[in-house]
Amino acid sequence: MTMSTILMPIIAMVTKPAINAHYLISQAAALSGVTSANIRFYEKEKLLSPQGRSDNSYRIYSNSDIHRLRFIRACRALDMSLDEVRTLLRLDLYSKADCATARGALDEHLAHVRERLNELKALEKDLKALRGRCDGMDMTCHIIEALHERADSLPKKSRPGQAGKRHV
Amino acid sequence: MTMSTILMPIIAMVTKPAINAHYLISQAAALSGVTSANIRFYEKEKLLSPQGRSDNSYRIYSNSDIHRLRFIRACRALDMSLDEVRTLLRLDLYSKADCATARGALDEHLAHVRERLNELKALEKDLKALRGRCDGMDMTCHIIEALHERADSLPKKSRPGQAGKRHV
DNA sequence: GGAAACTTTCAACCCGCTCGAAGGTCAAGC
DNA sequence: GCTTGACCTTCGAGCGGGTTGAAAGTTTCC
Repeated sequence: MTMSTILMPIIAMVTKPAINAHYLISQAAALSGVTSANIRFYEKEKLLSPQGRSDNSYRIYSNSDIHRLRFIRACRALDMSLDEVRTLLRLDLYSKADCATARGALDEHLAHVRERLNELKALEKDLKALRGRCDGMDMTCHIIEALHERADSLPKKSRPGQAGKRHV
Repeated sequence: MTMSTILMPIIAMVTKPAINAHYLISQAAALSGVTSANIRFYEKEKLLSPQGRSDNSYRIYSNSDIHRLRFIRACRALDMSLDEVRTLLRLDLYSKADCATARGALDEHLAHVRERLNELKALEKDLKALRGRCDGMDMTCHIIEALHERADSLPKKSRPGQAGKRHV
């Protein structure tokens, strides 16, 4: 089973079945939903195999490049890192080993998401409680007050390197 | 001024708040739970008013500087941005207007957190479903398969500037 | 006088883009 | 032939919130 037999139905869906179509970067951008600047960035990050260039050194994209870009976008929409995407892009649909890799990657990613989800849930509860303390009717602002109190009773240290971990 | 006279107030601080204590940056770090490098970073970001310097141009921190650092840490632990923290640091506990500002800032932040929380919940559901599709027993990997299918049926465009919004 | 343990400054790196500047290329209209 | 405008190219900087490292100065102890 070759790559082209795998990809054919997919390509067929993306565009009219124009085989060997080639697009300029802005057309690739329109077809994939990834901006031109971002496509260049992905190329630099080696998520795309180096495409051809036309005589005037313009980048040229094929239908399978478009599919690849859309694949990346689908993974990014699932909040995966570019490294995770790089891994997934290398996987063969018919390999048992690659399937295990895919399951492993997904499990790990899901664990990250759940961890962050739990943090955010705790955060929401905390913020909600803090907000509920103050209605602006008293002499002092109970929010500002609570933050100062909190500063005084902070535990020795949060785990290293994660003051607030604003990033997932 | 010897090292031992510098170290003394640390012990005093633990038990009772010494007046006019002054600390070197590593001591301030130990007392606040913010690393030395990070304290310098906050200074550059103007979250700390410029402290004094000793003869050898070492930075010197007071007890109120320590409190300020801990205040910042408390806010960061609530996932607030440095801009939000900058705002909160300026607020007067006894001002009605400042209290309104604090409530507004908290409401806005809480809204951000909830928005991200909802995104992550949807994400978790999606990932869970994707993961559940494949147990590695079939000819093809249903995860890889599904990602390719997903690439083909992706909507025209996600809202601009947020491919995956890994950041809160 | 030498090592250890501080301090200083500045610079680069992380991630995933996004934007802008400066210049090349190409088709259409005058 | 010349201009206009819409593309394309490369390169470099900026975002947030730090972390890490190099190179050099200070202080203390042995």
